[in-house]
Amino acid sequence: MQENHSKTHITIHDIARELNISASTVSRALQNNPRISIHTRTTVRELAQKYNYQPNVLASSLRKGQGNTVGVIIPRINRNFFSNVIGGMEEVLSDAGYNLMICQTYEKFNKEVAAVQTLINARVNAIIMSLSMETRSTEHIRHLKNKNIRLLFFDRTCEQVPSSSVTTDDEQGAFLAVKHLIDNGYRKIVHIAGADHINIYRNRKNGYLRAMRENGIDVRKEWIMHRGMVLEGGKEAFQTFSSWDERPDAVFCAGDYAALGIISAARQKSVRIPEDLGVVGFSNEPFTEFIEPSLTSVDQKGEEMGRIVAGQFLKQSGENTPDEIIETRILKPELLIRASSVCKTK
Amino acid sequence: MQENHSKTHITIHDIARELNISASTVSRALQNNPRISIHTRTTVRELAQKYNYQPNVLASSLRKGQGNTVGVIIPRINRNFFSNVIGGMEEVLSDAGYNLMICQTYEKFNKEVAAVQTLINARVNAIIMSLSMETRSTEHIRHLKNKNIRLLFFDRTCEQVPSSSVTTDDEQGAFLAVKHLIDNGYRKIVHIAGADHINIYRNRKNGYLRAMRENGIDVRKEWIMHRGMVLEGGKEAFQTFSSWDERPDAVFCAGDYAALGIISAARQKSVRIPEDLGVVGFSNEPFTEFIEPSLTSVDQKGEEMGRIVAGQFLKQSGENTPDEIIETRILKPELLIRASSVCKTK
DNA sequence: TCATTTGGTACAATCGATTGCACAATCTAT
DNA sequence: ATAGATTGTGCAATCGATTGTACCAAATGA
Repeated sequence: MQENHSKTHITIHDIARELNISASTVSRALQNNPRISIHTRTTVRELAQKYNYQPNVLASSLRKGQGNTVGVIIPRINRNFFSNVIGGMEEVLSDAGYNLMICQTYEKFNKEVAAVQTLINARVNAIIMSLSMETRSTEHIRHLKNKNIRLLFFDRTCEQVPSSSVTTDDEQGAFLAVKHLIDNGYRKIVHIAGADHINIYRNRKNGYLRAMRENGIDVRKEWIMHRGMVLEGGKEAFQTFSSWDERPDAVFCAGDYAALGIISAARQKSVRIPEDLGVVGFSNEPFTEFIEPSLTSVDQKGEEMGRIVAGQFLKQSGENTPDEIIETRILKPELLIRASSVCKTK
Repeated sequence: MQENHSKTHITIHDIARELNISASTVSRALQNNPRISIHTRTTVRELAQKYNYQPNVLASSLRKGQGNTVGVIIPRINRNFFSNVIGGMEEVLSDAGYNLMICQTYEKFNKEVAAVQTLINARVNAIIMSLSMETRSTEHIRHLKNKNIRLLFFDRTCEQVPSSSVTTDDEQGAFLAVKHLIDNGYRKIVHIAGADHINIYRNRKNGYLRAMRENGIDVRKEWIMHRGMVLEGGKEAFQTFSSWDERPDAVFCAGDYAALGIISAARQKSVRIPEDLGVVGFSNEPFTEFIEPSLTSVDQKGEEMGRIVAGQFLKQSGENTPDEIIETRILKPELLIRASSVCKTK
């Protein structure tokens, strides 16, 4: 009998052969199955240790019909908010023995469909996702439950498919932001809004509207400016409202990059911030506290969101009840007041 | 015969049964094997399409002994540089049909060991990693090759284990940065340096020294200030050199956050940048272009690094040669000149 | 016409771990 | 002493896809 030292991986059969027992006994011994004698169990474990045996998760997952992998689908990983969320999820899930498989959609619907498919093929236990901007149909995620794959959302959720989710109270965040502007004496407040079919942007707009309504300020139609949440979106909006007869005195942006565009365009035109124009953003991107003037923004607590949604999944998979528990968490956002919105002379 | 619509996944056996052929024929038909008649091939494909058949990658990987997953080990995902690298890798690898499995070490050695083990168990095709700060031993990655798992490094590499890698030429980046300061009339240039046992910081210091030497500037001992690469490190350094009899006229920081600290402290003391003090950072963090004044910095091209290291892996796995090709790429960093270091009156 | 090639398909083993069931050996109770 | 329970282990099927080989049938060649 010749030992094969070139073997790439040790299997339970190798251990079984060496101990003259069957592979099934080895398998049970490693699982600490009480039906195996203590003596056999320890012998097996010792040998496994000695050879640094590592179970083949592919085989085990195939047999059990379930792996130990959670799929994550996000628009882009190199965006501060999303990488924070992933950091939070990883923290919780890796302790629980799960691996993360990450797919990016780049905000494209077809990439999202492909990602879902990929994760189904990989037989993940769950998919945790934040919808792409383009996503309107939900056909691609409808049938996950039949396939025994849990589905959870964070941030950009989907009302049509009932699932656990964690979101920020965007409406409240926007409300706080706008109320803060009003409290600081601003009245003619424009809103740079995101696409209406995305819940977060819709909610932010609603928060804006409520704050204005509750303070008796009429919102003119043109004050709601739908733009891309990018630098150019802000710049373009600034150009537009600069030409109005009655110019706004503040801007609430549904995203920090748009706010940055406003600030940048305002500087070029020598419009002072916050004296001539108050600005508030949303998301608390890392740059917001460092730019000049520092930008007031709404923090979304990405890491916490990741930890919570991961916890929701663990709770579900812990239960043996086939009918899953749906838990919807809405996190309270925090308004971080900085220089761009506080004007002593107002 | 009753159809089972509650089946979670369609298999080749389901298709075989329905067409009264064997599973192996289905398998070959789906692989477009020429030994299967055209007619059978199309029939199978059509049915597969109809049922939206998706192969079980677990089963296929198990059989083939190799999956389609690449493991990535990084210190932290929510750091701009690393998430950029991952973005770049994902871009290349997902097109090539690979999934990414990401593990974080949080700069801890034992977390790194565990991550390697996890990825071995998952039978990844390769591990692409950037070492944790704590890592000094290489026992945990030595035996990957025996296990038929490729190993590649980026940024923080490991000389002891020969493997393909991509790094930035930190020495050169620092040299360019300091040369740029000198060219702009600065002479008394202080260097805020990082920990000496980390190669990237050591290299940056060497670049600084070479630029100074080549331009005939004597570097005083106290000009090299070892500080943490954080905001406070910069602030503290500023306080320190402010009290010197002969104050420096510029600072080259091995990290952007330290540079930010310098700028922030300088503003408080009404020291003008770049007139009174030139500042250059390193890493091109997202905030650098938005702060006031915008910060000159050295870009490390994270995305490109990710794309290249992913490409190196693809090249290796494309070859059938068992002895792998080792390719070491050193990327030329790019100095992004902004307001903090260019002074017209100098 | 018989032998041989070629085309098309099926069988069965395999990857590694898991698990229902069978079975032998030992022990307990009557 | 025999029926029944208990303990410890092995056999073999299973998860789903892949692949070497065997096989039958039709086609070709001599």
